[in-house]
Amino acid sequence: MDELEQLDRIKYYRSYEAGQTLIWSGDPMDFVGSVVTGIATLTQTMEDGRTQMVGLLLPSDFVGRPGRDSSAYNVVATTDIVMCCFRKKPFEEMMVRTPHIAQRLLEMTLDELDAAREWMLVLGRKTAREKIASLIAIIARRDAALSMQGMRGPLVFDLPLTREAMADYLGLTLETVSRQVSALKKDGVISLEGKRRVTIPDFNRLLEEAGDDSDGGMLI
Amino acid sequence: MDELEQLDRIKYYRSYEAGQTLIWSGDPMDFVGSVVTGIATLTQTMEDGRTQMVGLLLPSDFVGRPGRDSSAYNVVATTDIVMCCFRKKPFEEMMVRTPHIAQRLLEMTLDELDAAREWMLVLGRKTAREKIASLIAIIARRDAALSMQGMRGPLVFDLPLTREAMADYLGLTLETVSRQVSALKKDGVISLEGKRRVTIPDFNRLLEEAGDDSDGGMLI
DNA sequence: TTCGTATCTTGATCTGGGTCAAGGCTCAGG
DNA sequence: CCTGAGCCTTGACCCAGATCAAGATACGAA
Repeated sequence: MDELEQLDRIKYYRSYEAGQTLIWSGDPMDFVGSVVTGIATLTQTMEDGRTQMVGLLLPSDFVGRPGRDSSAYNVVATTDIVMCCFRKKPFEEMMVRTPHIAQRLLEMTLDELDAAREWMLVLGRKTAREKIASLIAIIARRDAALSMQGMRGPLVFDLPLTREAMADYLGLTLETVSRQVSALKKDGVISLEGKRRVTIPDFNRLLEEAGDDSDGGMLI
Repeated sequence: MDELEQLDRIKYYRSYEAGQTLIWSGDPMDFVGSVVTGIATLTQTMEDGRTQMVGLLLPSDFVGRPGRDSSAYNVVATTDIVMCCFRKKPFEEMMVRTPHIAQRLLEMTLDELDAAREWMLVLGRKTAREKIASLIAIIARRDAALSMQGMRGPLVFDLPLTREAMADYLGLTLETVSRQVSALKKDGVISLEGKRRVTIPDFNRLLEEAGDDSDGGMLI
């Protein structure tokens, strides 16, 4: 396809190490891009240091905003990460010429908006235990989608986030995260191998703990 | 412009009374549209009745999602409201033919996503007092933009939300909302005439109370 | 006018999660 | 082997905001 060729011509790759900040809030940003491998987070910070994660970037997720030239958030690599980037100017020009791209971006942005709104319910109304269960369910679902294993049988995967990052995602402290993870483990909702590797024996049980009606989630 | 003419041809108006639910979560939705006058809210509800507002629709805001045929949220009229609607099918066909529309929608969706992320910080990390101040600041700013009065001098406007709706927006109880509104009034950050009409003598003071750095907000 | 309903305020008390503090585990580097 | 730095867990205590309860205010209908 012609437009793919054109995109190919202006793309380039960048890699970053775990812990590195790719972009600071307010910084000028002359590229857009998408995650190839690894995980990054979008965070907002108040002057006194309180921080809230507002997005979790997994492979294939898009970063950047056409038509704005500074980032509104910090973008931080959680693991080593490879990004596929396009300089913003040529990308925007292409967007004008090839409507497909804008339509695809619209799709993706609407999905992100849905996810953000789902997250608002978690942040505003769920208990600490429900928040943890919700986060684990989301990661499990995305992981299952990526690794092509279905949702049957026990799910096994690694938590890509530290307790602190989970706390920032959920509007909790890291101590509360730790306590609630322990509690879910004690109650047999999850089991742990080391601190990061999680097994979910019964996904519906987890969804109940998350306060979700146990079928709303199957739309992957 | 030709495309505007075409849009004109497929549009129609609907009005609803305050309190009416326009759309139930999960309902089929065969139109998209935008608010002409009045105010509506998007809400999510858990089985046990906990509810979280995830969007506030003011005049000019868009409702509905091209490429999906059921709503993910309840849409409820807060005041009497008039909507301008397009049947989804012809609207989607037009979107394919006229790239402008997708680009414009992308713009708007990105703005909503930014607002949602801003709100995640409020929900996850702010205190009750900061939440109230944030909400009042947002409403004040949108109102000032609509009514064309600048941000100089005292701002006066009506709160379009009940205490309960404010609580649902902020992840609080209505009692806490009431107490914090009273506290902000006692401290001179706002003053009230009746229960709804608000005067803000010093907008920067309000932003301080909201925990925002006092200039980040001026980008209207 | 009285009544009823919806909305809001305020007080008293309780509690989930925050805060502070003290270790424990793991692994890289010396 | 030991040491130190990150990360995680657990305990003790505290407090912001939830919950429970009792009116107050406003207003339209009878």
